[in-house]
Amino acid sequence: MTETDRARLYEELGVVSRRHLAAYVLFNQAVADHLGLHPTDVQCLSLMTAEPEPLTVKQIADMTGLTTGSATRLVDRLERGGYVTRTPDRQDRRRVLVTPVPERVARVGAVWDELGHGWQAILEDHTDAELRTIIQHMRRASALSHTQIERLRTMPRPD
Amino acid sequence: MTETDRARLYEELGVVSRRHLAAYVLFNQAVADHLGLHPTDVQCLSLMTAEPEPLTVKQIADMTGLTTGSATRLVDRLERGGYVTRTPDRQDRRRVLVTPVPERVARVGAVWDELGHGWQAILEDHTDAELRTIIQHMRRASALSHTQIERLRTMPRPD
DNA sequence: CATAGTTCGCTGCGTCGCGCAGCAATTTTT
DNA sequence: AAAAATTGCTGCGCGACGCAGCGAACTATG
Repeated sequence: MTETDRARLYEELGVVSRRHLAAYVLFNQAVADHLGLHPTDVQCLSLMTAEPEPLTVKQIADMTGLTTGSATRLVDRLERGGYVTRTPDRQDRRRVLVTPVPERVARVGAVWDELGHGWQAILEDHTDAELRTIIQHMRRASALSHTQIERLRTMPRPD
Repeated sequence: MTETDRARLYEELGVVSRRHLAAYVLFNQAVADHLGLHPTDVQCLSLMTAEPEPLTVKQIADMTGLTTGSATRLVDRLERGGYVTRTPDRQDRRRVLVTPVPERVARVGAVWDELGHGWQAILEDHTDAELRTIIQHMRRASALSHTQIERLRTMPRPD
């Protein structure tokens, strides 16, 4: 019965995904507690370091799902903590570029890196092809999420 | 240079993972907005439906990372919204069992299911072996997260 | 059986992140 | 040049959350 096996795999992946995401949320929370800042802040730093160039406040707002007002406050906290610096954008003087402070962000990275050791062990057990499979799946899942988010926003709310 | 290719894969997976998780957070937020409740509530329902048996308030607190007090309020909100019911536990009369209300939770599930259509498309492109690879990876990543969370909690805070 | 210690869930209280609305400054459009 | 849109910032109020403490119930020790 490859049919039911297949269905079982789907069901399993669903459950595992939810637990996986929950585990990440908890981990993110733990990192935030450990560093004495907020989950949103850690999330923001995590996302910023995945981008090569400095971001504007508006871009940060979009990435985190916050309003521009809240994003301003978020950057305020990060700036006060010395994690980022504000720089006016010369091209568009309305904009403010937010640049991570490498040595400060490295402290956050350090926590991730210690997790990295365990990660290495996990990754090393995978072949290149398997890694590519995982990467591709996450990419597509992310893309799907964004599509669905758009759909939800343009849909009427039940009740 | 398989060496650098490998390193590139690691780097890539790291970036993709962060974006993947960010996408989930945004999606969770969008679902919450759409249903008129809070991200934490949606997260909780998502986790509850992954469990076969009713949970106690304490278990919910642990799963979500909240204090028992906040978990009580969380259950209050869910109960008021008709998503769950409280039932005293006969075995241990201190405990309160929280049971999801199927038809009400189905509304949340409906949103997930519509996402599910896109998910199907993604999943169908994978072989059984690939699915197992992904499942295994997420399992191990989750386990690692929990290990690291414990480590962080028993570690002194920097500064 | 009695009693101290632990666990569970609930409740005031204060904190603070967040959305909302409005604002000035700048850019873009017509 | 004027109108419209965009960007980032600031009061304001809401409400989720952690914290501390409570009573009830279970468990361990004598």
